[in-house]
Amino acid sequence: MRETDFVSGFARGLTVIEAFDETRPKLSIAEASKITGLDRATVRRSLLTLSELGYADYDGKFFALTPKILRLGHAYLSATPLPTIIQPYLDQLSERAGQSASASVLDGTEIIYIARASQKRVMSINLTTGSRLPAYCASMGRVWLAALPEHEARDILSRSNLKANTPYTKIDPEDLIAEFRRVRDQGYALIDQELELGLCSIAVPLENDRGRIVAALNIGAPAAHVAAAEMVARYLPLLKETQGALRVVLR
Amino acid sequence: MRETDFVSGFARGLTVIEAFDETRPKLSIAEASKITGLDRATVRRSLLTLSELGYADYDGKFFALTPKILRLGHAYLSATPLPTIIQPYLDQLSERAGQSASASVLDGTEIIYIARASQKRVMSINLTTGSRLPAYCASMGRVWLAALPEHEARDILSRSNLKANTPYTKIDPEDLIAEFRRVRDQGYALIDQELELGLCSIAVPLENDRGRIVAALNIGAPAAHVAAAEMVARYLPLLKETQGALRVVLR
DNA sequence: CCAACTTTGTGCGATATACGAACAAAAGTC
DNA sequence: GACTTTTGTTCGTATATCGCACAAAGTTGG
Repeated sequence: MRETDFVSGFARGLTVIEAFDETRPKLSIAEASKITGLDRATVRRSLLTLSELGYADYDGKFFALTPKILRLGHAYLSATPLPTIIQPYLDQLSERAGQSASASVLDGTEIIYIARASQKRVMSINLTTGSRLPAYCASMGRVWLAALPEHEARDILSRSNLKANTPYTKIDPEDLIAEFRRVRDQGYALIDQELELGLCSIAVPLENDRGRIVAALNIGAPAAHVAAAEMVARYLPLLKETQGALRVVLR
Repeated sequence: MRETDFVSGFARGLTVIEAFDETRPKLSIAEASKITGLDRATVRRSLLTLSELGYADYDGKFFALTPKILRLGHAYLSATPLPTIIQPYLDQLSERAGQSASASVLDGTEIIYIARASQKRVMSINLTTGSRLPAYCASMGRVWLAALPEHEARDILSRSNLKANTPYTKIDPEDLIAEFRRVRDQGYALIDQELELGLCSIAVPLENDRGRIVAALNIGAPAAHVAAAEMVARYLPLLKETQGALRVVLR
């Protein structure tokens, strides 16, 4: 790609949008400038542009994103057949298991939820479409990492912020690589309270007819209700069934 | 705002992202150019920029958005306390009612779902966070429009594509304005199969302590299960209770 | 209440970008 | 296969944007 085929003003603007997160719902110009590393004047122009277009509010001091910004992500969700195809299968899976079921794809070091069918809430984390979790300690993340060539998985681990969310969290890269191998061999990933205390989950890959992974599918259950050891016997057959049904549908 | 405080390259790029939708998941440069009304050269630069940043894929012919684009919308969801605050109340509401419960905000002529707790799926429409529905024929939309000064509601109606989704859909602006008045008086909106055959829903406004509407809350139920006339008796008390509980929490 | 500091707004020269036209390459059409 | 239409790409130039430097406004601390 040539130099002039890149619109840096656009790229800068997108960076500015991503500067907003849970810890910083409102940003002043100077704050946004610090976070993005962009010049204050540049950030100011981007924020005023967002505000002018209705993607952000400005009270003269702070900028905050408006729900209109959801249009951008929604363009993906509605434009991509995958979530739409998967959703009914997920609903059925969730109902039969009596637990929450989700589907996700990998983006960098994180998985992104692209569809979800939830039962009674059991987690402290509020998961919806678009939610992100670190791949290394989530069952669906393990499935994705296991599907990659080892050097790519290592690369992602090296860029991940490996931290122990609970006493059970595996954070040693070698342990994780060994775990990926196990996941690849057995065809599923089991997480026992590594992300959050009291939560177990089991995931399988969703492949298209050429054998390429296109998403991961999981079921989560409270550890108090279903011991980790039971997860496989209870839910793996259901997951496998859904996996098979979807394999036929995905091209 | 001065002319130079607007980054048109950024604005153009956002327009290009919004050009993707359910009917057009993949776009060629010329198609995107037609949809957005921008010059082909300009669209090409925007798309190549998106691709370079990983927000889009390019196979040499078509561009398609990648899940990374969800980061942009997620910035809003995680940065805005509202969905997070509402979600647990919604879960409880949904469970007690045994039906799906949702919350939404108004964006132009449409409502956007910012949180949702679903029970068994009853609708053909697949609703998740970020989904949009026309305001005029949705219960939450009616609540929002009823909360606006009449001239604003009329303005939104005039910009809406008023079409009869079902034989029951109200599409006459004067009927709708009268309906808004009724909604304002009774404090709730009831929709009987105006959006989709077989679906009833009831909504109430969610106000902060200064009496300003910040979201709408609803319960949807299959008409076969709950007749429209029963909706009020069954669900209004629950909605009111949730409304009251949230009023205290929202500042 | 003022001085020091931080943050925000603005003018300007240098640089990057958009536009429209022109051309090349495909893709239809007959 | 020749013709027409559509699409992608390149180029020169007019214009918009960037980042810097400075001014203005707002905060903080004594």
